[in-house]
Amino acid sequence: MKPADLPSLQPRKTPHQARSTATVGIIFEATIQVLLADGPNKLTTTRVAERAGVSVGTLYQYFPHKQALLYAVLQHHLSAVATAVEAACAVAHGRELEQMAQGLVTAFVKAKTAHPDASRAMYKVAAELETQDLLRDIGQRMLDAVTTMLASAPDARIDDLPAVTLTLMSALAGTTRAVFERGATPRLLRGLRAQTLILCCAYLRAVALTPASA
Amino acid sequence: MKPADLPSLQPRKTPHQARSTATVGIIFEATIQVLLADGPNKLTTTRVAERAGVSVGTLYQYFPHKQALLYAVLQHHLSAVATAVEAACAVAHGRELEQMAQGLVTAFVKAKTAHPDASRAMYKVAAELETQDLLRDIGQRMLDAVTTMLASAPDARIDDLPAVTLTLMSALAGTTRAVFERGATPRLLRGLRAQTLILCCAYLRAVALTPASA
DNA sequence: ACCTGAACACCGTTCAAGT
DNA sequence: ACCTGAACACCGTTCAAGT
Repeated sequence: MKPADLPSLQPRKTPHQARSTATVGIIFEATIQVLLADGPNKLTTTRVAERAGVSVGTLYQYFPHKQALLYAVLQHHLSAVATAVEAACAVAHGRELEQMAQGLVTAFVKAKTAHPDASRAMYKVAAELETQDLLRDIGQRMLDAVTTMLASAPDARIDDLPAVTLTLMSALAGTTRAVFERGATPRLLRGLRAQTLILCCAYLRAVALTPASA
Repeated sequence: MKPADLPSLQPRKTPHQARSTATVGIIFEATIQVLLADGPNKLTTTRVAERAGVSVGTLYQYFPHKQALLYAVLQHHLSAVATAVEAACAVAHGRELEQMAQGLVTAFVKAKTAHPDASRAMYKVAAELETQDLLRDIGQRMLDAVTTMLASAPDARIDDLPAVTLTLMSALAGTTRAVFERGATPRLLRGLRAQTLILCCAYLRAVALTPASA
């Protein structure tokens, strides 16, 4: 009956000198390349180290285990998306519902499609058990931003805002994921933007109570 | 420059005698249990064989590699969901749009939540590279059923039906996934059914052109 | 400070030997 | 027909030794 071990997913040490800063960057880049070239099943710490041109030992100096490495890559990618969503929410703050949906969908799709190959690779990594907290945390950042934005709409009041926001964002994530899993062709991407915008607008209109003008 | 090897994901042999039929069932069950108890990272062919009470060799007699084992488990689960959706689509055939959305959402959510623990485990397995074809095939079964159903609605004509169906189903999948990734609490599940129904209805109404009554 | 790479424990998979 | 389990190649991770 041993206690559940929770090994840290944080990088083992923060690089302080120029040489080591470069090293983590190189390892990072090599990880993405191996992920794209060989797939997640064949991603090996040895292989990443090889591609990065360092020894395995060096890799383990910065990342305590393979999970931590993948975690770091995933974090970088997700954080970029969350930041984009936060920015879009700030821009659309106080505007009308329609414009919020437009800004949100555009920003989300754009951020996800900025590096399509890397994005696709991320979906493979994201299912690992240990990334659950990360997904929740970054998801929460986006939910908070969207909730704040929606609350500021002058043309609508929304009941049960948390449930609505969760539904909105997970529907958005679902449609985007589906397109990536189908290869993210230009045709699919055009459809994604268009259909998702209709979806989000229609949903927000359906849950919005027009404000009592008393 | 070796050619990409595409090892079959099919079971290695079909059991023909009573004993071996029982064996695959036991292995199957053991896989789910190990998945739930230890998580996908610690899922080991040795561990599965141990739990099933057979030797590793026996396991490899039925499944050519670990992937094939996970593939079979995933296939079983997804196929059940697809069958439920197909049935719901058949029932709602020719009815009004609103009732279609209702039947679809209810059937999908019910099928996914029938075995919540197993469902959650499936999300971990589903990201593996080799399951892409399976996901696409079973997804297509559902898309076909939904497309046929929507085409039969007397109260609406829908342009670009394939794009609409894909958006609808992937939004549905997205919201369901989000709830599972948050632990599928009763509260979340109630919200899922309610919000997703609103979402699907609103979307279908938005893309539906009322038929020319000429 | 940072890097190396041989060494160890463990996992996927096989196959000769059993019933 | 079906099952067993020791054996092999390979992967994650460590650590004593180097600069």
